[in-house]
Amino acid sequence: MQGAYKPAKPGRRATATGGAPAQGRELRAQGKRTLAKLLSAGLRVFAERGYHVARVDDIVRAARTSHGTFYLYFASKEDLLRALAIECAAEYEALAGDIGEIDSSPEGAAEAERVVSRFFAIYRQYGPVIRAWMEDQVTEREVSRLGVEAFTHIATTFASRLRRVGAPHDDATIGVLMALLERSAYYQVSRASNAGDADAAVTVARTLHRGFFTAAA
Amino acid sequence: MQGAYKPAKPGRRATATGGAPAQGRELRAQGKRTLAKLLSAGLRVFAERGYHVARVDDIVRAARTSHGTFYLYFASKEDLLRALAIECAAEYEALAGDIGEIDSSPEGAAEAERVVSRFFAIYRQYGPVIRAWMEDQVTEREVSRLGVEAFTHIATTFASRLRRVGAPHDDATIGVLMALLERSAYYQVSRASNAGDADAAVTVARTLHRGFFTAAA
Amino acid sequence: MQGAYKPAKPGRRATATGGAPAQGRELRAQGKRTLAKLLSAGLRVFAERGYHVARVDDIVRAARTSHGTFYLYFASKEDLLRALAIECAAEYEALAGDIGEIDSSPEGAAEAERVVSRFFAIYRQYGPVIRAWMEDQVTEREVSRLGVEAFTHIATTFASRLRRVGAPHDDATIGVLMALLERSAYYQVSRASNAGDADAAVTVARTLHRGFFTAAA
Amino acid sequence: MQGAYKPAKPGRRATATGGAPAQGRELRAQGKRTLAKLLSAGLRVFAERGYHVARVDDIVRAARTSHGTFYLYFASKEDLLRALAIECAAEYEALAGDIGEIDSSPEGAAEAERVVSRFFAIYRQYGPVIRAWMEDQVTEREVSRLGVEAFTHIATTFASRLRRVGAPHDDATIGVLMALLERSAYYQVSRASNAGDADAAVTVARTLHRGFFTAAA
DNA sequence: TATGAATGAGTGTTCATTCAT
DNA sequence: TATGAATGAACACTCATTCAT
Repeated sequence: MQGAYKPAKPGRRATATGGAPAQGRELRAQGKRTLAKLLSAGLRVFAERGYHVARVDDIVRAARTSHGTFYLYFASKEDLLRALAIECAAEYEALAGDIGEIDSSPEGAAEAERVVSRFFAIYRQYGPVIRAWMEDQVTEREVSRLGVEAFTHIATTFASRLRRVGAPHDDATIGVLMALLERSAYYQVSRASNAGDADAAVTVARTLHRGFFTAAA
Repeated sequence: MQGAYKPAKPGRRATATGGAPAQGRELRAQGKRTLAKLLSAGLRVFAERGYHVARVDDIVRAARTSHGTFYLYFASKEDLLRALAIECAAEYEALAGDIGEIDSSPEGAAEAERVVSRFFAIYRQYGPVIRAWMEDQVTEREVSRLGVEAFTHIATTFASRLRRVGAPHDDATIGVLMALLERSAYYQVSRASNAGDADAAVTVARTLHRGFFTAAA
Repeated sequence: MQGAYKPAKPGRRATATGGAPAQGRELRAQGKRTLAKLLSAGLRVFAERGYHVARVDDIVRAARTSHGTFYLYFASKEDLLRALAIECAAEYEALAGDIGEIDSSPEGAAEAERVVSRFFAIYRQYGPVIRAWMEDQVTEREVSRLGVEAFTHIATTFASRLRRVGAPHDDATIGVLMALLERSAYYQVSRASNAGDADAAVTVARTLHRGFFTAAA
Repeated sequence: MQGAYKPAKPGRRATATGGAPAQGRELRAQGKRTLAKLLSAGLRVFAERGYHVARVDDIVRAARTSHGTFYLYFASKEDLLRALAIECAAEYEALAGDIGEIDSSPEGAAEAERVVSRFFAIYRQYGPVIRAWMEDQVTEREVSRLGVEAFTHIATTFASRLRRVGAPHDDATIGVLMALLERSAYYQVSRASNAGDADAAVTVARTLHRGFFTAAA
């Protein structure tokens, strides 16, 4: 049954009879290790092949475990995507909560670079997850909302920084800023090699800092 | 734009043995009609479900024809995507070639709005095709290059318009402009209803015009 | 997704995306042949191995066709069971409608024998289907009701024949008569070889005729 | 009756390498408790879902124990069925050995009711086990013979009671009697709610008593 | 004696593609 | 040129059983 499968609501069993994803239960040390292995393998494989093309088989092979084990921890392939989406949203929330002061000074530029750089790093890790949730492949509405919220949080934080500096911070401006951030990350991740990440971050950060934080000067 | 579609090169067939797309042959009236039906059905179905989730069965049903017929016109599902990607690139090329003068005057603003609006319209039609080629799902390198070229063409045209106005038009600036355009289109298509297209275009066009073409003033 | 699969309502698609059991469509000659092959293969395989143990693979092998073809005609294994259950109910309905006069005469005995014999023959063919529907493996309530109705029809017909003869025909009596019929059929089918069918029918028919139709004399 | 269960013969293990049912060993108090829990859980789960559909996981959950523990006591799922089949056969043997005098008097009727009632109760408990062994799902021939023997014992006991009363007791008559008993039990168990057990037993007992034990009068 | 974790062969189902008419 | 039918490799998912602690 392949396509016929529907995602489990978290905390409930996948089907009437079988499948008990381990995210509800208490996990012992070994269980936690396996869960982590699967999550990171999933991330890697989704990144390499894309969510749709990725096979559960690829994932378990990458995690050096078995099909059976996979379904001990996740109710379905989509359930793994869900778990990763939650992780990703958490990362972006953390970033949002951690954006320092950004003013027109060199220190402000440095902070901007740090933020952009971290934004890119997360995007590089979770790119396919983000794309999947953007394309409504995450059936669970609540999960895709997490992503939107995290991005919104980042956007409002930037707005507050712009306000302090006295720079324009209306919705349209913020929209452009976020578009710049996202698209740059996207291009960086999808086109270039890992190597250029730092450089690209520097360039984008400079553009962002000059264009939005010092333009008023 | 449909006439822009050229047959796949022999040897690019999906399998060694099968598939005899009718696009090499001269098509009679009926054949042309069927081809058109399939292309438009493909566009519709890809838009509704996404490329991966779309089934050939969905497409032939939407086109009110049969599986057998599909493979008379396309060598594979991907071949249809290819054909649509070429159509889409052609549309954007046409748009690029058709961008009038944009200065800081109201006429410039009007032209900007026209361009953004058309950009959105094309994006709405071909969104999934664009996303598919961006995500390297189009195996044929050459095709995905067409997309990049078309976008580049638009970008350089904007650069030339900015130059004439005396506004900044370095690569970073153009990158931001294109990011704005693309992301806005993406959000508009994926989030909102068809209804808001016009409004959104107006807003984005205004932002773009003010931010890039009149900033220097 | 295997166990997760739920039966298609007749006339509707099995899942959102796939599976179009051919019982709704018009079938051409070839299609009808294939459908018949699958039905009879299903009957055979269910009889040999039992519904649960039978594999779709066994069925398609017996029908000399492919998995894909199976799902062209049935939405699932259970859907095939459903189809056979309907067939079976129809056979019993036909039998019920075809029970002639049964009195205490030799002609009555002959008719009883004919009925019992046909009852057995149907039971031999459809035994596993009957057992499956009795054990609530047919999810669709409506289908399992068909079976109950068919048996009830036979029961009431017997009751009317008993009444004409002046023999007792209260519910308890009819219950015993039907129990006799069913259990004998069951034993005959599950224990003995095909060979003894005729003999067994004669014996049971005699018991039934003497015990119920001539007892009053 | 649980004590009646004897360990599987060595060599009847499910696989060549695995499974070490603890039934060969002497069991301490705790072990006996666990064994009992598993047997009763098995009975419950088989009754609720049917043997085939029941999962080992369901059973261990119902018994509040673990998979590992299950295989400490049983070599396989079928081994549990075997154990239950032996229990069930023992129950019916006990019933057979405990059928008192049944004559045409009210006392006879009372005894008939007692017997039918107990027959039903056992059937209610062990129904799925009985059905499984009837349908040859118990691989071990010897076990399914136990069931046949127990039923035969009941049948011959009834025959002897009928003889004493001077009522017909030929094979055909006994066959009908047993068919009545079994089918009634089956219907009672599979169709009705637990509540009606007593009533149903009374009705069937009355039919049986009147029809077979007082008919001659 | 008990258990949570792991396993992987096996199963139902899908769907792009090909064939026969 | 069109089509209904057929195909079978591929895939997600299950579950009886075994293992390590």
